[in-house]
Amino acid sequence: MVSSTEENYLKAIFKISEKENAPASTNAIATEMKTSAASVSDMIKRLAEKELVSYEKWKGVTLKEGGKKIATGLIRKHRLWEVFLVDKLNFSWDEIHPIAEELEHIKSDELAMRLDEFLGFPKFDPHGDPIPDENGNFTFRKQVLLSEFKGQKGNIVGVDEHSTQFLQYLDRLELTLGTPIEILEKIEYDGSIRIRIKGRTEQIISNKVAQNLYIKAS
Amino acid sequence: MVSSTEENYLKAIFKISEKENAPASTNAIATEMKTSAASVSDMIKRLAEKELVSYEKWKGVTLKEGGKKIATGLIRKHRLWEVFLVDKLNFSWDEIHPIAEELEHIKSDELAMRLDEFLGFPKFDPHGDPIPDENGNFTFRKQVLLSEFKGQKGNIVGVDEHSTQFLQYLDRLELTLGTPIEILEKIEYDGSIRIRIKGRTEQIISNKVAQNLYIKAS
DNA sequence: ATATATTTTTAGATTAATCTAAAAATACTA
DNA sequence: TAGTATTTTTAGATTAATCTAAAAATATAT
Ligand SMILES: [Mn+2]
Ligand SMILES: [Mn+2]
Ligand SMILES: [Mn+2]
Ligand SMILES: [Mn+2]
Repeated sequence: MVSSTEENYLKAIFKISEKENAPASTNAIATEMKTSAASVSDMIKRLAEKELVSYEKWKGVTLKEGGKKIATGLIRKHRLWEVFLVDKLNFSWDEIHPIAEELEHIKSDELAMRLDEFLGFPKFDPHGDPIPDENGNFTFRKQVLLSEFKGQKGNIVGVDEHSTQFLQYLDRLELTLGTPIEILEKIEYDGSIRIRIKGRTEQIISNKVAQNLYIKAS
Repeated sequence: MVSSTEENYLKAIFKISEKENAPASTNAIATEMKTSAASVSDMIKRLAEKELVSYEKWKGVTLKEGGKKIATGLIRKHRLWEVFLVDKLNFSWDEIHPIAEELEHIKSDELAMRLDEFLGFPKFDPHGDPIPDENGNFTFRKQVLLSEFKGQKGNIVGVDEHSTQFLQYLDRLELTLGTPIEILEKIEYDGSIRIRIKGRTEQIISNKVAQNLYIKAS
């Protein structure tokens, strides 16, 4: 039996070691889980007992097969539920995360499968994040941050930050998923970028925004 | 903050005091929750502290306003999710209960509202149980157990037992919700009943089955 | 009404998950 | 390389939810 808390730790470890490409440190996990390093140390031991992670004192944590399965399963369910909330219940992309955070822990595998089918086997969630298949394999896509984009034209395909504030600001700028944009000018002074949105509106985008928007060349 | 465990106790208390039309006894709650009377005694005190129930030692428990709100909210969410699972994900009525048992604890009120709308504001769940509105009001319906039915013709509108075994047996007999039946003979010997199903098949139904099937005269 | 049975509560432990404070190990820096 | 800073672990407590065993209250039955 794996508790919801344990599941959340496994997901955090997955997220950190994907990003760092290295074992997850106690402190990184503590930050991600918004808890104390002491609690993390405790929990890691429990997960190691259950053979879900590899762990040597002072050397960080890596997911084992079983732990990875659980982590990617959670991500899969989280993202499928997010698609459900947006596509079927008309929630907006800035409201869904906390609800999906709860829904991802519903146990039934059958449920995930049928939900996937009901939604038409989506490959990406409402934030543009890939939805892993039942084996934990993610679809990759050629995408770069707007701040690093070298081309002329592209479409918004994802966001790197998921905060309500950021997503609502994007809504206001009409920079939602799929939106076609054209680079007009990269401003040296502060790294902001002048773009044309949907072939119409011209807009200056701050560097901070550009660093959180994924573009795919078109 | 009310935990899922506390929510389940409140639901159990609601169920028992509805059926008995009296305060719920410690033992009845323990049976319903599949736990010890000692644990129930503990929990009741905690719920009383939180003003969710009225409780005097040795005298049983009654829900207060707040506790009732939570209990009916849970029942509402449970039954809405059951409708979702059957109508949208094509689960059968004998598989959905344990999944709904988890889904009912997802917090968002907005979610329940939008789910209700998405499902077309259903008034009954896949077992024929009424779905309360946001204020906890149930729709009542003239229905009797088949074993007590005096009329000639009627339709199956609900079940009193929800076990997988019973529901699958009903599927086999084609006695699903909405099915029209006609009483042909009440057998004195063992209380079983000979009926015609959908104007076609003739079948003998045991007294035990008849005691768990709700009929509405047609 | 008194003895017996049943129900309910209390006492005392246990387990998961958390915390703060302090100790131990490792990393960084002059 | 020594000294300081940072990270990680351990120690010791706390809280929710559970358990078994035993005590206390209530109900039932002769
Ligand atoms: Mn999310
Ligand atoms: Mn997402
Ligand atoms: Mn149910
Ligand atoms: Mn039901």
